[in-house]
Amino acid sequence: MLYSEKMTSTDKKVRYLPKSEQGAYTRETAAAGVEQALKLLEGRWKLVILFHLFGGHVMRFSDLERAIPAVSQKMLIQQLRQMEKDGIVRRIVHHQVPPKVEYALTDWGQALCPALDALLTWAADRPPLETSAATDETAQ
Amino acid sequence: MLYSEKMTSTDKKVRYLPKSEQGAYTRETAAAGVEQALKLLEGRWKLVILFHLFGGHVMRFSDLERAIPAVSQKMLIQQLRQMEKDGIVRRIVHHQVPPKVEYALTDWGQALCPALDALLTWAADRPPLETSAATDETAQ
DNA sequence: CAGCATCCTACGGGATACTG
DNA sequence: CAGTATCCCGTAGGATGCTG
Repeated sequence: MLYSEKMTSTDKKVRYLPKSEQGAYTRETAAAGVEQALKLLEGRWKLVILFHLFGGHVMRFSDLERAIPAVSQKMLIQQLRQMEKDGIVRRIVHHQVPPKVEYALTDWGQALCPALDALLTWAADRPPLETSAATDETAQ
Repeated sequence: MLYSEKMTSTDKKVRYLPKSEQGAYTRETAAAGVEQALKLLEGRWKLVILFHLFGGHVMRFSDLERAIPAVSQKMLIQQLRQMEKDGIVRRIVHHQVPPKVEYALTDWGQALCPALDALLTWAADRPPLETSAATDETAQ
């Protein structure tokens, strides 16, 4: 379980732990934590970029542009920079006369892979979703 | 690895599999799959609701309203209904003279817990993020 | 109690043009 | 090559009021 399940109707915040004291979350802190994590991934192109960088691939700006034709320069740079300041992506500048900038994942960014895999697996396990039958307890 | 890593510069879509044929993803389908999954979780209140329902808790509308004071009725109902049609939440209507509607997670919804846990763990492992030093390969 | 309807605003993100 | 700068628009989501 993610958070302490020991709660009765006297449901105050049982043991709020400041942060990074992993092992104990309340509903609120757990939700907030996941929200924080998701915010880092929100953005139309973040995931696409991420999946192009997974596996230690190092790509320069123009490589990414070519790999993701639908993205605009503005968006590409914007999302890359955000992920950089979030510590997910590493930006490597080579000072040359035709500029050369490469992007790669940080170790932490690379560590996202299994987490995303869990989501992917969850999504794949989706049942056919029945066409609005039952779920009506009238007969009880 | 999430997707087949066997790609050379001849990087066409190596084996695009229609769906739910888990075990083989390209960068594109993997990214799209995760995007799909994340779309189900996007929404200012989805996670908060989710974490209140985790653990098999069954709550009626007014319970959720009280548990999440900051949410408006409109938003609460909207996100609940979306999660319902997405197959994450189960809506249980009791036909009574003061109406009574309860919400609970589906099995699939409950199965989200470990995936979100993975994200939470990842987020908790975030390194201090150094104040913009290095990462400049000028000296090479 | 458990909603639906309407109005309104902030902002993510697309298109386009320019630059060190 | 690797960006920055403007303009513009769709939509998520807040506030408020009404109803079976």
